Amino acid sequence: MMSERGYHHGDLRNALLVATTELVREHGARGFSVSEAARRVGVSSSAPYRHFPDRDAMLAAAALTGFRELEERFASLPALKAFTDTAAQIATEYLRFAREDPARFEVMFAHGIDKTKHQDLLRQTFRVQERFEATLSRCLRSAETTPRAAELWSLAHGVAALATGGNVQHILPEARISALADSTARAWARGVQ
Amino acid sequence: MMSERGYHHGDLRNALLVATTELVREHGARGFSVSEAARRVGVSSSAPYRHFPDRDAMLAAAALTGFRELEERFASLPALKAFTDTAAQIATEYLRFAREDPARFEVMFAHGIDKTKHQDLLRQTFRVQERFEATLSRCLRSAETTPRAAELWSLAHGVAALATGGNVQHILPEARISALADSTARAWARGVQ
DNA sequence: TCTCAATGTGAGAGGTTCACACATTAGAGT
DNA sequence: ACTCTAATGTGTGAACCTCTCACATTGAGA
Repeated sequence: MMSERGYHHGDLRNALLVATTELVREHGARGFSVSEAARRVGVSSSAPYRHFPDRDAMLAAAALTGFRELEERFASLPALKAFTDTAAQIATEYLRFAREDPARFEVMFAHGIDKTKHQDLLRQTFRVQERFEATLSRCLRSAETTPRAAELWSLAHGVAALATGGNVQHILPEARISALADSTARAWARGVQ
Repeated sequence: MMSERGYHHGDLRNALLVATTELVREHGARGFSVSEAARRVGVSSSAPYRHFPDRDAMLAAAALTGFRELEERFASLPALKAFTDTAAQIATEYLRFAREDPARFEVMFAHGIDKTKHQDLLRQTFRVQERFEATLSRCLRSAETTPRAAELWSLAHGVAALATGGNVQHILPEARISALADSTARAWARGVQ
């Protein structure tokens, strides 16, 4: 053991973070274990506790990178003129994000991790909401962008949560699910204006 | 031990179900354990396995009663004439339900339990969707009630999931959160018609 | 060069899920 | 009334898990 590496890993925290997101993707949040992550990067099972206080902190860290990635993706979305198109674009992108890694998406919003205990997570969710607001404010004729952004977020989140949870697959055909985000967002946007 | 009870419990499956929902409410899905449920009803830690194949099955059973309760609540909602009012009513009731027992609500939609493995759960979610459809069809001028019901469900679910997950509490004041379901549903309903 | 704070290890306490052999008993058939 | 069998509960134990603590190692600064 410890060949190729020496006693100290050098970048253990980061390696564990990668292993955590991989494991979550492969076996779900419940399938993830600190031991397994440690095994995967080749350290003892107690080494991770030098970098994370407990198991939940590792999941929270994985969730945090998820929120950062989500923010980036919205930031790099092309600007559209029409309000309805923008709403549909956001909801669709949100759904796409969730479906690419459903397990991590669930971890990001899991009730299990106490968001008041992980302030960085809370701040990052706030930044995502801000991004929604900024995007909407470019084409929304209303002073109340904050609650409107929350509405759109809720709507997009609902579609994504139900779709990744396998709750609509038996109600709508696969082709319709991708369209669900679009049509829900458009109806909402029409009603807002 | 086993005083007041005799060797056989008599109604163990049901007692375990009650204990499960209580534990989930108190300590969350992750806090629940088969051992603890067994301890609470006063049987050995392997007794539950006579009634449920594994831990997940106990959670699935708790989720099932949740879905049944949800269906009942929608069934006993007073009928309204206006479409927008009906949509708002459904979304608001959905949010109320979620907030009464957030942990069980999360279990009902947890990715962890494989819905294809628990067919009864799947059937019951389908019945909830049917209930949505039936209610909507009474006041919706459209042939496409199935996708519309799915849209409303998504929307309501999103509000409930974000609210119970503590994601909007730091964006909107508590008073506004109760109104979030209402306003989102109304905007959507206006856009649909 | 020396030292010490940060980082990794090994052992272990206490918890968990679940399988398996065994004990008990309700109730169906006679 | 009497058996016997299937259903239900028990106890033990293997294989995991989280997290703690004393100890080993080493990179980087004084």
